[in-house]
Amino acid sequence: MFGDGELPLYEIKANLFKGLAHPYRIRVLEILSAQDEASVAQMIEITGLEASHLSQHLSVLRKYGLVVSERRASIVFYKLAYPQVADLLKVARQLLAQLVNHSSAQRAAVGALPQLPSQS
Amino acid sequence: MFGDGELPLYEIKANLFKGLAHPYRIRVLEILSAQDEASVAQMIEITGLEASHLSQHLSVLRKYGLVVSERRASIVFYKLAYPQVADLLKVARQLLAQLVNHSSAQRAAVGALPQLPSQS
DNA sequence: TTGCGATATGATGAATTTATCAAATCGTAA
DNA sequence: TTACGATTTGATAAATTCATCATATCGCAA
Repeated sequence: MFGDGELPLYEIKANLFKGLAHPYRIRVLEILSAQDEASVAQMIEITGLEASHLSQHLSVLRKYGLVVSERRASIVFYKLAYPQVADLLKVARQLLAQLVNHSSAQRAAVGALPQLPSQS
Repeated sequence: MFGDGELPLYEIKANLFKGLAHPYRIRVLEILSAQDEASVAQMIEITGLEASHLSQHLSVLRKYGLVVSERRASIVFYKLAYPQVADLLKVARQLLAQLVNHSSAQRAAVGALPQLPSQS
């Protein structure tokens, strides 16, 4: 999948995360986590992306080994290449919850601070 | 942490993965997963990076909320911002194992194919 | 073969990231 | 205050990614 397989493991791992480092690609992977497979048309409808835009993102996901595709007649179906991709998304959700929670707590704390004197 | 908190959640999630999308940054986070905290000097020694190079990467990790830093005198210590970061790395390792395993199996299968006639 | 729906690929400019070096800043001892 | 070790920040060029549009390709029915 990466030609002669000479790519360092850290590079391959970084590539996995690169695949995940775009909002639409996360959405695609989440759709594929929620159902066994999805056609490109389905994903276009769900994400609202234009066909060629989605296809470019799907190409990245294929390139980094996160999804696999299968053409049946004129319809192409995608699925997660490994179930661990869904696990990754799951943990990311938990991390995001922590982060957003913490961020909200920080903003509340700032809001409770005394007002600074104006500079004008 | 993201100013007025107006960034869409998918953007924030993508940012998390962006933080992870570089080999040296993965290494740093793995070091911080393996021990409670590490000083910059320690990480310089382990990674072999130059100080300013490492600092730029640490800045990205801080920016995306993956690590927190604390200065004690002239030494700065870093730790994971949340334990879920370590979980993420753990699942990524499992995914990588699958991927590498599959990749090896694919290469073995190709190796077993009959040799194509030469084109010269 | 032609035409068409579905999808992928190519191309390109803008935006962002990466790599690297120079300079600034921080904390502290003298 | 000066000097120094430790670390961060600024700057910049090269590389890569992102966004978008045009074009090509695939599979199949007629």
